[in-house]
Amino acid sequence: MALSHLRQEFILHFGEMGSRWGINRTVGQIYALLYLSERPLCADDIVAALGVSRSNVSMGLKELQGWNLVLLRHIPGDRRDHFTTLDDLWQMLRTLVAERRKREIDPTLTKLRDLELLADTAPEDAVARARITEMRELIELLTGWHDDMARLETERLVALLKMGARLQKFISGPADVLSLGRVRQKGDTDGRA
Amino acid sequence: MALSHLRQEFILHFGEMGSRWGINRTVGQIYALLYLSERPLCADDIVAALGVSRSNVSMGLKELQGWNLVLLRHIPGDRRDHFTTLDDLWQMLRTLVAERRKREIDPTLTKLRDLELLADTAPEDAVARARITEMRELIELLTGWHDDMARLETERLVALLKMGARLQKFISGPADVLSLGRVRQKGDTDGRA
DNA sequence: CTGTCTTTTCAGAAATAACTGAAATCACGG
DNA sequence: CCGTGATTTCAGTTATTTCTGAAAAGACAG
Repeated sequence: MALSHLRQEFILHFGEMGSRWGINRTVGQIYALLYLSERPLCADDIVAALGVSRSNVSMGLKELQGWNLVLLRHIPGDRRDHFTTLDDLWQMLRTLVAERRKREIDPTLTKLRDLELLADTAPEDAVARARITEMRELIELLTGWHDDMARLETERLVALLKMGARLQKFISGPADVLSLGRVRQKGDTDGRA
Repeated sequence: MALSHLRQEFILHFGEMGSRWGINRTVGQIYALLYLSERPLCADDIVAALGVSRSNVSMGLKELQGWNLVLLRHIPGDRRDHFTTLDDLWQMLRTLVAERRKREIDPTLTKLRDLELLADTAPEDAVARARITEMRELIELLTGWHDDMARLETERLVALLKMGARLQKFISGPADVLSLGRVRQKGDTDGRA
């Protein structure tokens, strides 16, 4: 199967970036191929397009399904499994963030909490322990924020993101409308955009 | 150098997570060690604490400096280089996000833009091209938002994050104060302010 | 059940990344 | 300069990950 220049380039790029994104080349390429494809593809289509082994495609698809980034589709009258990416890019982003959080952040949060509960902390570890607490609190703030954002409808989320820094006006304006735990300190200026 | 149980566990965890975070075990461990340390450490301190080779430590430190996550410090009267992590965790987070963006996102944004400019796109690629545009627009929205956030003082940023989803009240109340509403769809042009 | 088509598993090969020790380079006091 | 100690480089080794082909397992029509 001959890929157009456009598709070829896109797919190769995803393959190369794969290692930086924590997935392997084939997985990146499979995702890219499916993303650009107008119809669901079966494993053999992917083999033909990418020139990798059938078993490699099988494993790659399994991994992508594990990430919930690729869906299994059945085509009537065809026994083979077919695959597509999520059609909604925002949904894809949500999934990606949720999965990365699950793999890259949550285990550390758990570990930090465990370490804080450790009974046998020596006095020499007081500072270390405080730093662990500090890190846990930072991560909790971020994951809590993410939980909030994940709950929003896409439309609202987009609006918030587009607002960007302008939102800060609502938390530090003359009326300080919500009076929520803001900590003003020395050197704090009204850094309006 | 004997590490306390607390430090040992923390360091080993960072080593194990390293691969998920796109850094190798030693780099993760060096960062963890420095993060918990109350004073700057020299390379030999790190060798003693982690039990890896001197050259490995040298390469790890170089990488961490490349990420701007570790600083070189000079101790008066000591010829050896000493190292610390950034003392401000928020600064660390900013650096981390900025560096990951530079490595994991910006190259793709550039590539997507290039592909959109490609002159020889065949009609059969119309849909593929539209999907590329869609992805570019999503990434631009996110990086634009990040640019905004990165500009804020930490205090304001924290306040915004703590607000979380409650902020949406400002953009979708009865009056729809800012009239930013519609969801993005295929074929949509960017339209960021 | 049997035969055919499809997918998965898995042991070993190939490719990549991480790590080491030795040698080279660098920095600086004398 | 020279000598000493610190750091970096790098070729070779080890460890890890990715990929493949062959075999096993699964699914379904007849």
